[in-house]
Amino acid sequence: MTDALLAPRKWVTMQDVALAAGVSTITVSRVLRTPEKVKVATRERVAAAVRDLGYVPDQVAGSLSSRESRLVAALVSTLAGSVFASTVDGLAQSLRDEGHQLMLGTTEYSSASEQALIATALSRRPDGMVLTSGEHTPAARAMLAGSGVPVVEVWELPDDPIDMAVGFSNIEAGRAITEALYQIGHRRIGFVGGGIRRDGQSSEGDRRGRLRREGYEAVLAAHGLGEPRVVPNPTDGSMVERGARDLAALLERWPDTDAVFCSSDSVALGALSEARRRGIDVPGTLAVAGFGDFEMAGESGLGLTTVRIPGYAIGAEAGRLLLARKRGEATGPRILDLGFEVVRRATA
Amino acid sequence: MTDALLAPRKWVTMQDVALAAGVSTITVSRVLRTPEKVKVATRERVAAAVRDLGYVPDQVAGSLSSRESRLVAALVSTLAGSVFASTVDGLAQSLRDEGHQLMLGTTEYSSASEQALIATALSRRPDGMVLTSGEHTPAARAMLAGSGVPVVEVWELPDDPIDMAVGFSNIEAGRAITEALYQIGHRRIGFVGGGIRRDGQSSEGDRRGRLRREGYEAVLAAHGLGEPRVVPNPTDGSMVERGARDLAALLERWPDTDAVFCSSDSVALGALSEARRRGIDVPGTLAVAGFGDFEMAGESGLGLTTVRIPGYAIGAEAGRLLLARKRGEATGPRILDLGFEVVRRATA
DNA sequence: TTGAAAGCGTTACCAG
DNA sequence: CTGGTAACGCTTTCAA
Repeated sequence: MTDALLAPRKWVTMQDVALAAGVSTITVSRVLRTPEKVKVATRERVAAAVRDLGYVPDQVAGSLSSRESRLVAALVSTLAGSVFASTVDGLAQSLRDEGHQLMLGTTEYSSASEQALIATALSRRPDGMVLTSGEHTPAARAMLAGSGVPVVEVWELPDDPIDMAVGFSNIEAGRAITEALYQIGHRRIGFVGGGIRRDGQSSEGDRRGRLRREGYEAVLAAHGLGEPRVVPNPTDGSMVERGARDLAALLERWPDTDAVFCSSDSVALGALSEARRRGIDVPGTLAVAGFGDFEMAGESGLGLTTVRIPGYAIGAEAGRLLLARKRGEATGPRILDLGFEVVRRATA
Repeated sequence: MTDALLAPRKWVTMQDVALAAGVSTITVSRVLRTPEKVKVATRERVAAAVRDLGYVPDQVAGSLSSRESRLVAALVSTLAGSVFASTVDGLAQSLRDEGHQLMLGTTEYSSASEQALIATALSRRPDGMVLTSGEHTPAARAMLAGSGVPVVEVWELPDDPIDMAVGFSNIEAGRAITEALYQIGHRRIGFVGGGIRRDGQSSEGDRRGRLRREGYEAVLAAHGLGEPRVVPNPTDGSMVERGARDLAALLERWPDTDAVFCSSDSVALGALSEARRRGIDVPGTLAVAGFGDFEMAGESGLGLTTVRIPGYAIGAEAGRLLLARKRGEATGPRILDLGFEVVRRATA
């Protein structure tokens, strides 16, 4: 076994199959791609040869020749503990259903590296591209536009989309959950998480958190609930740590706070834990709402009131849109708003 | 903009660049791949043309010609709420550092679809392949072996590895955490999660859970702690739900249980929540231990005693091994045990 | 229904 | 240091 692995076998080519089946290569190609165009007898002979030789088509050659790669590239910040994991799942699924594959790149939160990744992705001549970031360098936008590759931006509804977009309004979502807290009867509502990083950079996640915060502030203003209760947050550490630390700081400054909206469920877990440590009754004394409806938020877990985002559907729709465009189908809406849903549970 | 996107521009080719710079295509190629082999003046002229024309190399053609794809394929079950997310991050990172790209496929827990995905992955002629599943069909193993593509199996140390492996011993990990519970003084230790699905299929996650359970049972046997306290579990619902439901069932059958080892941190969250609902003091009356050290397990969150697995490192090392092999470097160990670490926190 | 020939855009190989 | 020519393995196009 060892030797076989160290000395890569030569791949079986279409030529080999053709020879074995006594036909030309193009016939083999047809059997594989459009079997109905080949006489049954021939088809079976070829199929047998394919099986016997263990032929695995070379998509690299195929792509070069046909000028379609059947590849879609997706760029995300990170996957670990990220809201994008389910979106990537959805995308992978919808692509697979149509015989396409997924190339994944991680930007690690830098839009400079996003630009570099876009370039390398384009070098594979992808049939489409999914971007989870909402901000792009001018150069990146130019490359994308110049390439003519269909692009879908997800998890946001940009004011100036590059091409297509699938997501929801972060501002509206922030507004909705804050309004829900208001309707329950809360009047001294704080906001935890989402802000500017200590290094001055604002990361993607933070940017969206900021949008949700705008929604939060809009509700406060609309109901005359006073100044926003938000602590400036150096955003190092995990989301959970930030939730715990920021809630502590917020309560120190505004001890009478009766509800907090956390920019993500992870942040909410930190806040919840901090409240428990302090012996604060939730939701009696302090209501806590999260964002994302992660697995841990459910009834059997945290029982967290939160906002559910259709992450999987966002990915699946992004894939569908891309492939529909490729097929040249009447392109539906370029901007698809999949909405969100406030989920009321025990913490608020 | 719309029109430009609907009518894809023709790509600038190396030929175009060559023409513009007054050289041959091969010289352009050299400027891009081995600049030191080209006279500075020429190099700069070419580089200028590349920039002016916005040339993006075609890796599809390059791969076909050079017979190396600079692509590594990874197959995972799912990403959402999965322990593999950080491993994929680590892999993507180490590949990117060496100019390679990642193709991702999701198997959705079926080894039949794993086989199909392996075939499509191989059709891209990847330079390497990462498998997170521990079980493969004979056909899959044959394809892999026949292709000569380097393979790394991760998150496990298979008895009969296909090629290379990076991971840790699930049995030893289960043994270690159970032993820790024993050392703390617990004698009536239960196990929650990990088993056989209702549909009779055993999924990947379940298989590894079963290995951890073997470790758990070994400790019970070694110390004469009586029969294993495990409830047969129909494994539908989320991990959190299973944790809650199975803990309830376990306590019904063995009310005097004083500690439980949960097969993952998500399961542990469910168990923790169920204990809280029942007013059971943790860890006083019942100690709870998890597995994985997810973000939520930390001090600021659940404060969960658990087992930390180096998921990111597993991915990063897998990438490194693959690329080292490709370079033909003296292949180090084919099996890399990255170990694990018991993390003691508040719940046990 | 099948095939021959001509690419697809690059890189390997060998010359100069 | 630079270039010509021939692959790479497939699909397109045009004929038969």
